This record gives sequence, C-alpha cells and structure tokens, in this order.
Amino acid sequence: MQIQIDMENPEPMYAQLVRQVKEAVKQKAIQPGDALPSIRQLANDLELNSKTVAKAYSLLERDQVIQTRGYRGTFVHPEARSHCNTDVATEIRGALKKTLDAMRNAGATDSEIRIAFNELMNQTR
Amino acid sequence: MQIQIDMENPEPMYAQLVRQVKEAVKQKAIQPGDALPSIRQLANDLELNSKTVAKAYSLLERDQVIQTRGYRGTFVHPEARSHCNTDVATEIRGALKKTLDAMRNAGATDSEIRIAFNELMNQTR
DNA sequence: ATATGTACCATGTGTACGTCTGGTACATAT
DNA sequence: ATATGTACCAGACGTACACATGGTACATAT
Repeated sequence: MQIQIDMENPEPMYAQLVRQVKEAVKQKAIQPGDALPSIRQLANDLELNSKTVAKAYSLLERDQVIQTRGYRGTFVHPEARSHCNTDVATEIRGALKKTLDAMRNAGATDSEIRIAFNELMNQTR
Repeated sequence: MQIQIDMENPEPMYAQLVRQVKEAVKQKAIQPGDALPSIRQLANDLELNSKTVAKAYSLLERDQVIQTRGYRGTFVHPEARSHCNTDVATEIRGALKKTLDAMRNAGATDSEIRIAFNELMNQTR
C-alpha cells in the first residue's frame, strides 16, 4: 500500500489521504480487517502533522471505510468495499442544489442567500 | 418622512435604508403613489454614495415596495402596503434550514456543507 | 513505561466575500 | 443642458473560514 502526499497539490492533504485510502480499498490493495498504521506512525512516515492524519481518519470512519478501536488500533471496515464509493458530502449536494435554485428563482440575491446560509450555520442550536 | 442612517450601526447602510422605507410605508408616513427622492438626491441628503442608495432602491423594487420609472423618478408601489412585510430572503430561510438540518443529520461536517455550498454558488450555471 | 484514539488549547496563512467607495458611460426624456 | 435609473470598471477594509501547524492532556489497555 503506497500513500503519496503532494504538498504542491491544491487538494488538501487530508483529502488526498482519504481519497487514496478509498482507492486502495477499491483496488484491494488493502483488505477488510487489515490493520492500518496508527495516526502518529502514519504522520511520521508521510511527514505530516498527526492532526492532519487524525482528520482524515475521522472522515474515513464516518464513511465506514475504517474502524477505530481505541488503543487496539485502526482497521479496514468489514463492509469497506461497499462504503468506499459513498461520500456523505456528495450524496447530499443534490438536495442543496435544488434548494439554492429555488431561492434564486424566487428572486433572492446571491448575497442574500449567502447571508442567510451563514446565519443558519452559525446557530449553535 | 425621516431617514436616519447610523454609520456606527453594524447593520449595513443600504439595509437601514430598506428597513426604514418599509417602516415608513407601514406607518403610512408615505402613501402608495408618492414620489421618492432620486438616488443622487437622497445620496446627497444622507451623505451616502449614490451606489449605496441605488442598491437599497433595487432591493425595494424587487420586493415591490417601490417602482422605478426611469427618468420619471421613483414612486411608492401601489401595492406597497401588502408587500412591505414580505422579505424575499426571509421567505426562503425555512427551506434552506430544512435542507441544512438534513445534511447535518446525514453526518456531513459543517466544513463539508460550507464547501459544497460555495461550490454550488460559484457555478456560473 | 508505552502506545492507542481523542479532545482541548492556540497560531499563522491564504482565500473569499460583504460593504462601501469612486469614476465613467449609456439611453431615456424633460 | 439637465436629470432620471442603470450598467460597467475598479479598489480598500474588515470579517470569516479552510487548512495546516504546534502543544498538552486524558482514559484506554498492553
């Protein structure tokens, strides 16, 4: 399993890491149940900050591509192959686009849409 | 009809102007059909840039509170009283909030939601 | 002691946007 | 000539955020 992080690439490092892990699962370079390097270990190997790797791992776990088991380490999720094609962010883009189109058709300014968006996002709720 | 613009107020000047015109219509300080000062005239009186007043007027016209008739000037819309309570931006907040809640419930990060939002907003379409 | 994932504190850099400003130009009609 | 609304060009300033970095601390279990 080869991971290459290009710091010149405009794609964020954590995103490169997420993408490459998913690709490795698809290409069966890593199998469900396989152990992954620890956050600190991988950060050291790739010469990244551990926080950057931790961010990628947390996203991979949310998408159920990996499983973290605390002190026992991190492993490829048993159902990783069926999950590595799903991206939560992409899944919902459709609904958001539909809403934004409706707002624009109603005559709302892009500026107003952005303001409304920011206000809703900043609510602690 | 009194218009007061407070430059120290965090509320944008154009927004103050829009709000105060709508309030004047509600309180019947100005009647449907009444002529409003021209953009340049009002900008001069309030010591604002004409672009700022023009922005407020364009929003007021979109909300059908005023009517601009080119060289003939600007007038209070005949149906202003029924329109001065409607705010396009507010009208649609509900749908947007619903969509955002759905995204969060699906596990999307606030960061991911913002990125998806910006990408959709920046599409020329 | 060592290692795991996780949580919190913080800083710096770059980008994007809102707001307001300024100038110029146009077609309209008086 | 004068005045109307409108459109385009541009810049400055402040704010908000994504990204990446740094450190410290915790409970967990070996």
